[in-house]
Amino acid sequence: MLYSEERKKKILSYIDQHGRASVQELGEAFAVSESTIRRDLSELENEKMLKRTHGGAISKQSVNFEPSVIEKADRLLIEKQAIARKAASFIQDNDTVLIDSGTTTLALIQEIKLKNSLTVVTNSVVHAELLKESNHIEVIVLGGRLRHETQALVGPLTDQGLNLIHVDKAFIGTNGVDLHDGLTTPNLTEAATKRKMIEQSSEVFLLADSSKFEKVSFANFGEIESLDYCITDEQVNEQYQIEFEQRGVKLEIVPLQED
Amino acid sequence: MLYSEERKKKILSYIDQHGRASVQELGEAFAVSESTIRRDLSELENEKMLKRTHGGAISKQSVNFEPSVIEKADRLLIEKQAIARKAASFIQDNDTVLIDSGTTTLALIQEIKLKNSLTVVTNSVVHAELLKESNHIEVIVLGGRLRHETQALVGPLTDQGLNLIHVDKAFIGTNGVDLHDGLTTPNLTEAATKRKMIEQSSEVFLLADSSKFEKVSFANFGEIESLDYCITDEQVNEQYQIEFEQRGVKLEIVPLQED
DNA sequence: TCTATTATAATCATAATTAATCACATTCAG
DNA sequence: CTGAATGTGATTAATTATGATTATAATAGA
Repeated sequence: MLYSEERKKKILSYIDQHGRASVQELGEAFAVSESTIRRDLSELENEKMLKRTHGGAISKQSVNFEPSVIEKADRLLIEKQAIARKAASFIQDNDTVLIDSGTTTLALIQEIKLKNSLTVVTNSVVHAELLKESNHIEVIVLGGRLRHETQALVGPLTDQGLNLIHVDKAFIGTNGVDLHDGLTTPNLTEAATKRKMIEQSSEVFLLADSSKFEKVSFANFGEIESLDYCITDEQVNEQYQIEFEQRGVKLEIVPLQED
Repeated sequence: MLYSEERKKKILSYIDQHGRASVQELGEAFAVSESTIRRDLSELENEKMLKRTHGGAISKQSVNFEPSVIEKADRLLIEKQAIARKAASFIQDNDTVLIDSGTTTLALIQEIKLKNSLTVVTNSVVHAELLKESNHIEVIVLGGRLRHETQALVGPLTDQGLNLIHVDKAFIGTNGVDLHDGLTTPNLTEAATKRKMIEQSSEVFLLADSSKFEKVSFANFGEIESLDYCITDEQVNEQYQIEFEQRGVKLEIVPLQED
């Protein structure tokens, strides 16, 4: 006798394999009543694992296929995509770009997939995972210790990897941007990695939505002046706009997403 | 008489091995009341080690609705899990282990999640991704170029990362094992990485189901003698069993999974 | 279109399983 | 030694999974 979870799993794989199945057919196959099968199917439909039809169900294969990593990311993308798209517009064919870990830069990864030939260096396993099927993109993962909190790779191994490379453009995320305290993030080791990233790039782009401004976190990883570009949204304080230009940082402002 | 923690571990391995178990069955097996088993199971479920059902529990591996990475892996796990479980039994608390990329070693990752404190070094973003929520495990990702075909990290950056470390145990996968041609894999760069891994470990374990035997692939990454252990299934040729022992390699044979 | 057929959701009954509770035994710290 | 904390088993009320039933809804064929 199967537990309901086991049965549901088997129903799902049956439907994925055959493309479809009828309630009757499933009831016989698993020796349970049609009521039970109907309940199973509606639960599986709620979990978005298949599509219910009259008399049975069909596989969702064609729609369903992306991993949940991407799904989770997608929600954030809605907010951060405008900034990411702007950032992507600076990337040219055959560029070598360094992409920091974090949710804002994750949005950038989605944009980057659309590019042609490109070398992408990253210290995030999530970012790398998302690029794994983009055969036209050369992906270099910096080694390091996996920080479970942020899923970033950090530490001496990362820094040592960075020593070996130099990129055209680095896209860095941050927790705080402040005129006096510069660029800050909560973790000291991660800060050291970001600092090193800035060193190893010809041009440095900071991706920071307006909520990050006038925030100061624990560990500093650079001054405003170390940036070449800062990409943010239109709610950024006007004072920052003036000050950034004075300090030689190009401030790129994107309109907010309505949605 | 078992301590509850011991019992919980045994319940877990029983369920992982059989795929499922009923409360009654477990109560009888461990000579405790069903109440106790229910408490154990709900604790294990809280720790996300298994999935509770009415009447019992089922292994997470057979139920996992996680990202498609894992789903794809799961099908292979059924075949390779026995080998992986055997391999995992060699790992002790506080060991530093190196885990190669590949599907056989991916099965090992699932087993490793059950361990307590451990440092895991890997050159696979998929492996790292699967461990990202295991806070009790220190995960070190070797850097390198992402090979889209195998999702392994390879190349000079990987080798250089390996130079910095030395581990207690390395678990290596392979495409071919042959008495004359040694250990082989289709890609030259990946072979170089495997070779380096073998160098940097005190003990080397090869994970290879019997289908890999008497196969020769393109690039050699070591001789039989460079191994300490080879873990395989019972269909392995008897000649190999004799020869391996003569060459100082301990051959560990696990029974084939039924089902 | 209309009707006959089939599938469904909603409801109920029931049997099994469970969570919640209490009582008892053991362990551990003070 | 005492008392608190923990682990366990027994008891019982609540919950869950299931199948059966039936009124309603959807589909297919004329």
